[in-house]
Amino acid sequence: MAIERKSKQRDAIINELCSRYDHPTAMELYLSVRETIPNLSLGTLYRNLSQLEESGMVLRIPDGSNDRFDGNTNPHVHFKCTTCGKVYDLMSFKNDSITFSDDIISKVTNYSLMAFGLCKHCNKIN
Amino acid sequence: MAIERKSKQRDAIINELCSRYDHPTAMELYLSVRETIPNLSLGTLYRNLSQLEESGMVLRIPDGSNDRFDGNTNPHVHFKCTTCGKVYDLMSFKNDSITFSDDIISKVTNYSLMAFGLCKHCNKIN
DNA sequence: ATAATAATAGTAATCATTACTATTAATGAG
DNA sequence: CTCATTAATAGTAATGATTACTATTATTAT
Repeated sequence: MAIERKSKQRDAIINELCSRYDHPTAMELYLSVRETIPNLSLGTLYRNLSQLEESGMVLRIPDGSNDRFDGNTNPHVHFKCTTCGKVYDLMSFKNDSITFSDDIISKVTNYSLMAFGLCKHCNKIN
Repeated sequence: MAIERKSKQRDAIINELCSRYDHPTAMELYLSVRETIPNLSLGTLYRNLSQLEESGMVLRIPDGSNDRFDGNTNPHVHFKCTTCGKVYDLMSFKNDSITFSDDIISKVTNYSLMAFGLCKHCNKIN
């Protein structure tokens, strides 16, 4: 169902998500928002994340069965360190405009580009 | 653990995966391979898929909690129709060489580029 | 105010994936 | 060719993220 009424729970969720840049998982976000709304329900969080994604206010970053969420909906690229698991924004990605063309495509609404590898921090450790 | 011995189960899995181009999920692959090895265990399938991915013989296509697998390990791009759920290969993607550069990156080992939208088949239906 | 119903909290159910364990089978040494 | 070692498997149980369900609460239009 689409968003029809406002709620303080949703406000707190979008607020928290837009004030951080670490692409939290649903559970990480849940624990944060619980600090302002202690009895926030996990179901409420998931429902709102899906609705916010559908209405284009939030970006879902596919990540196995542990999707991450991003309040920055401008198209940008992510980099995941396969050692520490952190997901970074790639601001300096070279191909700014990605265009798709294929016989099978009728319309492209979105895309997800994720690079995998080793971050400099983990490289120093190992 | 890395692959050390051969097994007919693994042979059947890689064989089936390389002979089809529809990016099956683990369950779809399981049902297919069961036709040749009726008592194949689901755990065996998952373990082998992970090992084959690790050794670079199989590509994992992130797709929520329902990852898909691809026997074609050449870097290529996927298109998922959000209506029917099918995942297609995009052979005619324009940016053949994607390069990443960022201060945080030590090494990029792989990337996943998935476009989302509506396929022509679903466009005709709706 | 109040009626309608969207949104929520709390809990139960679902489902893909992983963990565990006894058994089987691949491989190398004698 | 035996046999010892142990990787790999089958079958089952456990895990963990997500979704479904239901009674209650709260938003919004009249």
